[in-house]
Amino acid sequence: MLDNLTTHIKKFIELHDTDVELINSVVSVKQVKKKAFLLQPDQVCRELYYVSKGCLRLYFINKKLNEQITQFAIENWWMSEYGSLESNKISNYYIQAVENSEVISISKLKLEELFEKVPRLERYFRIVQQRAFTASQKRIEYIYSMSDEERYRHFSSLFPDFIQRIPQYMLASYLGFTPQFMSKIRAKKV
Amino acid sequence: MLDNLTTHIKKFIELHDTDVELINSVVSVKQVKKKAFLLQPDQVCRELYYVSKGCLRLYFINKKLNEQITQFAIENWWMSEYGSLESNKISNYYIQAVENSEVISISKLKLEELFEKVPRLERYFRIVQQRAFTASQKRIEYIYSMSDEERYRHFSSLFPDFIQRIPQYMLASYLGFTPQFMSKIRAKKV
DNA sequence: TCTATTTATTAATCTTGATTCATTTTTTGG
DNA sequence: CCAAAAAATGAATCAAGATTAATAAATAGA
Repeated sequence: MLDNLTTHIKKFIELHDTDVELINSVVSVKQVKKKAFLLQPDQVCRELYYVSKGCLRLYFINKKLNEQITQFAIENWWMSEYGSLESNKISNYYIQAVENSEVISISKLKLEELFEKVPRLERYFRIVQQRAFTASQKRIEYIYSMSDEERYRHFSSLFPDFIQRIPQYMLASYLGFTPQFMSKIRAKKV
Repeated sequence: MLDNLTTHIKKFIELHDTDVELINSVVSVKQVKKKAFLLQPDQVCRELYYVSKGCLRLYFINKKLNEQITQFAIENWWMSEYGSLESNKISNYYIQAVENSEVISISKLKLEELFEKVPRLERYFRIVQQRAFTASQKRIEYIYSMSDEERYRHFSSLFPDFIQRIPQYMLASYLGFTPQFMSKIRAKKV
């Protein structure tokens, strides 16, 4: 649903009907099946994705050949691999649907054109980027101030609903430890 | 020097002389002595800081009563404690000068007013925020894909000049390990 | 220039969470 | 509804980096 995006934008800036039309004319809606990929290694990331329904994950394969998840995106969050998007260099990340999802995508190029036509959108994305940065910094704070076990309990208490939506091993990966260690702390809790 | 800031902004967007004057009328230049604070716990962070000369650090005191540095800012970087800035809640961070520094500061409120008068600035800050987010994500990638020792060697090879500017124990803190461990790996290298 | 304070080093011991490998439980697709 | 795959658990051993404590070196300020 295209509405989801413009409704979200309207929480931050005013949009005229003509703006809404302009936006809707350059984005596209994708139904993404669980486990389907929006980005794979050796591709250049050229799009940004807004999740209108479902859940995406961003991950890469580390030296030990394990998946390392660096981000999730659920409803009303943007996801992209900015390292590649900004540099036009090949990415070593995957973007994959964790659930059957509905995603609104826009190419970097179209977005640049859109900024020319609807300059107020710069403001929306400034705010979105600032929030993303703040969240990312908060995450670094947690990494450096809590043990893995504390971080697991903290995350669980902050997002009890979210942890029901994803397999445990994905949460373990996101939090930076092994599924075995996760089982150990969960067993302790009882 | 006010010039440093507007010169930097002009790398991303066009500024008319009137824009430059408007900007310069709402920012202020501060000479900050080494070890002086721009923010301390129990204050609300209400300003953003652009480093025109010198170096700032952002840190908090963790549960073990050690300083945990989460960011440095050198020439041409912005620093603020966005968690507090966005929410107007009390911060538990310090922003402190690591060297005698020159900082251009602008209050959040003045910046909001400035956005009304010079809307193209939204674009500048959107780009700055996006880069900051990208760097922050890259850092999370490194945290989760390298050992502490690897991260130290990687950081040293990327920023050989920077590590000369700061005490070792600050780099150890930023990288998330103890000064003792740092000494150990440095001793190994010989 | 001397003394304080700050910063860096070394070594022994300890802890958290990784690794390995086997087993069990749950989920999925045909 | 069943087989195969995916996900979760459990236990034994191991390793990276923390902790503690003492000392040494470098820096700054008076």
